[in-house]
Amino acid sequence: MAPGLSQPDPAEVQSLRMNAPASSTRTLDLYDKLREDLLSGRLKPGQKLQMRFLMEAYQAGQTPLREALNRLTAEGLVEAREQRGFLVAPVSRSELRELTMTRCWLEALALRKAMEAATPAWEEELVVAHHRLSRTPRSLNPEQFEDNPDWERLHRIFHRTLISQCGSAPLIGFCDQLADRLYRYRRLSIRHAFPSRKVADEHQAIVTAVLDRDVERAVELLMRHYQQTADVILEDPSL
Amino acid sequence: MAPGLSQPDPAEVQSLRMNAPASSTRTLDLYDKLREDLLSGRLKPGQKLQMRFLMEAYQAGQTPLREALNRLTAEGLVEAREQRGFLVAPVSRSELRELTMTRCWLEALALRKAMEAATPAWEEELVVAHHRLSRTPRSLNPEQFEDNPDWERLHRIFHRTLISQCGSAPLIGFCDQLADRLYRYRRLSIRHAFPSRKVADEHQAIVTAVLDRDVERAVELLMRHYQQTADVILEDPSL
DNA sequence: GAAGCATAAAATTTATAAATCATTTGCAGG
DNA sequence: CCTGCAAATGATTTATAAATTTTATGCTTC
Repeated sequence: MAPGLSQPDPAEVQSLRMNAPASSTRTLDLYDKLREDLLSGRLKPGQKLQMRFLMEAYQAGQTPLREALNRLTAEGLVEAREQRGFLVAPVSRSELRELTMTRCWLEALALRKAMEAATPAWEEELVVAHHRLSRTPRSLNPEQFEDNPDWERLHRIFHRTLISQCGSAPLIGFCDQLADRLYRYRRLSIRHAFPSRKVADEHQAIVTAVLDRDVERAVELLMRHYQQTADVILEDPSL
Repeated sequence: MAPGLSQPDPAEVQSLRMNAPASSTRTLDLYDKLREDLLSGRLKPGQKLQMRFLMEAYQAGQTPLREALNRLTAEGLVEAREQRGFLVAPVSRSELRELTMTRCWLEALALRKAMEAATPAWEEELVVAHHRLSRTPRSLNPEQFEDNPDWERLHRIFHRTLISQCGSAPLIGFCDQLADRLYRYRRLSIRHAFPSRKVADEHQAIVTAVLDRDVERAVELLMRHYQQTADVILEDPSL
């Protein structure tokens, strides 16, 4: 048995997915499952991903597995070493800093472009996205943190809506990728990071700045939002 | 035999690679070959990539082929349709515009950051990269255009060096990806685009601006460089 | 007789399994 | 500490099976 991870029982792995996959291909199904386990930290950074183990754990052949792993490699969640198989992409403080910095740069750029191209329809979309997010609890349990998948989904949609008006699909894709990789860091130190601040207020302030057409303030708030998230995680001694 | 593409002879495909592959894995070798054929336009935009045909043409099994195709899909050179296989990513004027715009944004950003973090070592690296590029002919044949792989390689290195000092590996990676996708457009209309202008002078002007620490001018020149390249291609009626 | 639709047949992609080849890794012996 | 062997693991091929899309066919209806 692989050290550092108790062999996931197929049924248990299945239970991670909130909704039935119902994806037409095995690869996509596997991709979703692996991605979820990667982001949640169930598959630990640096852990070796042996084909034999994966085939057993996820009950799949190697063709769809390799396919899914390759896609995840392109996203930076998995690392492929020549002739030495795959491993879960390791994490480091320096990478966290670099990803955060890059995300700040790109999202600042994207938000500027979006606000230059602002339309009533986009503003309404943003208001709706924020409204939904604000009405969803961050944690399923008020006492102790318990990840709320709905909140995570709405949070992601909110930030994507913010830059969706920038006019560049590639840029949005790059931002998404950075968001994914940073999401893993959030999850890894979630216990430490919660509930350290009022993210809801920060979101509200950003929306207000956008609606006020105050580009500099909106950009400043958004960057501080990401920077603070990173700072909290960087404080975590377990990283 | 598949219509629209003469069966690439293995030896001929091999000849496309400037250096012997010598890659340890079949996948990487295939990846390089496919990439070269994709960028060169030998594999035509929109063309279907049937496994049977590819296995025959590249003399490989489906495992490494699927692996290579998946990586290329992540880079936007190949498109994967659920249950309908792969096809060469189609091209369009609108995508060309979008890629160019995004590249201008990201490289402008990266160049600013690089110049903020300028060091003598970086400036020297840039001078060397430019020197090498300037001493290499654009075309192997002065009469009629004949692609010079050395020039292409050095050109790529020059532009990468320009932003290499930006401090963000992810950002450099994004720029690389955009460069690849745009390179394909250049190749597709190379006959039309050559020799429409003095790119060497443009490179020289950029280097001068960088060494003068004139950020605004350097960024302006670089963006115009990319925009003009796109404009020339957009004039091509064959696109 | 032509258009539309359901069904059947063919082609293709996707997935599994088994076997082979190549490389890395751990370990023993020098 | 280095060398070389052996076992483990990854990479690749081949063959085959299952699932899905595409194409062809024939029937009904207007």
